[in-house]
Amino acid sequence: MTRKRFDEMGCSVACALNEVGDWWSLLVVKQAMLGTRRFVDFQHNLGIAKNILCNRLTRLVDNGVMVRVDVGEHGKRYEYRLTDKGRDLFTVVTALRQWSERWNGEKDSMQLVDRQTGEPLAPVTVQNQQGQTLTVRDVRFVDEDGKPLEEAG
Amino acid sequence: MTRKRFDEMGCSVACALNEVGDWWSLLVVKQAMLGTRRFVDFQHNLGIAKNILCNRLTRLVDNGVMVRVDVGEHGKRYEYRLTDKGRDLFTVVTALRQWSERWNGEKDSMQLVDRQTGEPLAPVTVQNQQGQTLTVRDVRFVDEDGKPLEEAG
DNA sequence: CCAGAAAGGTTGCATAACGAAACCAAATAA
DNA sequence: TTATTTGGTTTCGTTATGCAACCTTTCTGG
Repeated sequence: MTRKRFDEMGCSVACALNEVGDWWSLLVVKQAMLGTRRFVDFQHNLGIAKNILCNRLTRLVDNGVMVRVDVGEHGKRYEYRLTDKGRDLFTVVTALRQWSERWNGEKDSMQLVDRQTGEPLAPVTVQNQQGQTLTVRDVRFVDEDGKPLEEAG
Repeated sequence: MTRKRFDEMGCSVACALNEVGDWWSLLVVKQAMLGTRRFVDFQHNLGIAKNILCNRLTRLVDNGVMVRVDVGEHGKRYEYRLTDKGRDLFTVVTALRQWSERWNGEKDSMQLVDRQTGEPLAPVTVQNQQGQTLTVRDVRFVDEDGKPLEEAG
């Protein structure tokens, strides 16, 4: 009767959520993107309990999203850093942030800007090969043979 | 000692996760994007317990992500459909799906294609105003006055 | 070098969330 | 009319989360 995990559902989204869909996980990743690396800093910046933070960091490390780097002179001082896989979640986190801002208004005093130009980012969108923006209604779900997937039944 | 929610953290990402970050929530949204509308269909397609599904649907409706539409002749037959706000999560779900496929391989027999051309979608990316792709290292986090945010301390 | 603080946990306990199955009323199908 | 489907709610056992206390190793100040 353990909580059902999403790894054996044959679905990429489920698989992703299995790795970063726990309560707090994506916030830890977001915080790491802001530059936080130390255990105590995550703790204070997020207001998360130590045991939960410990669990989430371990889990993220196990899933290859972060790495624990030994920075103490004689060990026992660590930094948690994003891996390439973890940094690649930037799209997801940014999409979530923008979605929230669009529908719930600015909840964040912080803004994201292009380091080069200082301009705000463009909205993250789903696009086709030609760069045209697509909504969920502009796509089809097909199986491996290209046959349309009829669902909902 | 109730579970800490993310609505009062002054962070857009946290606010978003507060609405769709519960276990199962985003999978329900994804399933809705595949065309599922009925309670029983969500239940069977996802393999979720009825009480949890009930809770998540209610929560999604409360948060304006879905609506419950009465489709029975005399009431008591419902459909759950995505609102505009819900459909706007397409970017998030697609980014998650692609992230999983990039780092964990194809876990999905299903593919997403442009309805017009039949071609697979382009990778979702964060871009600046000029359409150039940005990584997390190409952005800066600034406060309302444009001053850089020094974090992690 | 020594005392004390800080980092990075672990443990125990109370409460909330989750999962499975049973149960139930209204609406529909046979 | 009876059976079945839909869309739940209830109950109960297990797991997850939150908080505080504690613990060991490493740094810091003197």
